[in-house]
Amino acid sequence: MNSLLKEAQEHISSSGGRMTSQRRLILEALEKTRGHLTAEELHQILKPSAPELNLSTVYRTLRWLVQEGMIGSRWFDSDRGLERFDASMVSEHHHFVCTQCRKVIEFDAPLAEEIKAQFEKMFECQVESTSIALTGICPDCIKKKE
Amino acid sequence: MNSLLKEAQEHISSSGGRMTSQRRLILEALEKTRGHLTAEELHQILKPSAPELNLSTVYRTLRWLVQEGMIGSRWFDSDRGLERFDASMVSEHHHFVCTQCRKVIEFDAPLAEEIKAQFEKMFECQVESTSIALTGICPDCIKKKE
DNA sequence: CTATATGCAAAAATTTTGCACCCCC
DNA sequence: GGGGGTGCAAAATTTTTGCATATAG
Repeated sequence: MNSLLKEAQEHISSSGGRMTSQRRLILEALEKTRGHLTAEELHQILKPSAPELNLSTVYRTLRWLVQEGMIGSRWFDSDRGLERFDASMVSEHHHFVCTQCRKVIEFDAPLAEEIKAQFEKMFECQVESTSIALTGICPDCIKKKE
Repeated sequence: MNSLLKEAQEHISSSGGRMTSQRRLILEALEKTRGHLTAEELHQILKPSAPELNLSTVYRTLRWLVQEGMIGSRWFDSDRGLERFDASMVSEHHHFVCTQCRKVIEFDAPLAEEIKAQFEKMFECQVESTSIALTGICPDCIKKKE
């Protein structure tokens, strides 16, 4: 398992950058949670262990990681323009967001390839990325409702 | 084809609301363009014919239309948290965004139903909405590159 | 008339940037 | 020691809100 931290180390050394304590904290948190966090949430999570860490540093680091292709970023329709960052760039994956508790479930969808291929043929486009976003109610919230 | 304007009229009369010139303009523009516009873009389009129209009125009207389910709103990963509004609520449809010229192509994907069903079974979720977002290069931009 | 919608300006919310200082290599 | 990174505060961007005024019904 190629750790994000290690990968970032390589990117940094090969570009004359520096590994700082802030970057290490952010990378570790991204790796540990594997969640879909906003910059603000990540900042809150890290505050206890690094009270001096600034939100703009969080943003700058996240933006850099996205640019380098080490993490992904997306906007779910369900939360009004809030950017969320996630560590799982491994394989193309898709998302389900629970409308009750906001939990995110990642999933694979081999059929997405087929949709992409059909679209490319039909519209003569060249597709670069495919992303499926589901919303609904997760098992926990279904149980709660009963 | 049930026009957006007519539909809005009904919503308004059944709730004691009022059809104003501003609303009419916004509805007509949404209907005519059928595009995926931001509030700002819509405002710019309407400015020539209605210089006094305020951006907050555009936002308020769009927000109301979304709430009433008469138009849709979404965030494309390709344009950083900008909300786009579209008139085509007719059937569930999906989106391709050209990374070069920003054009949006809507398309149907019957396979999406299957993906949804598979996900529901696999994760025991209750899916409410399914949305597929593709990015890539549109035919026009492919030609331009050659 | 009167309640609803608008315009305007100010606030909120999210993200970016400029700059002085700090600290990793 | 020097250049890249951070903290801080201020700006930029997008969207919402309060309030006085205008206007549809």
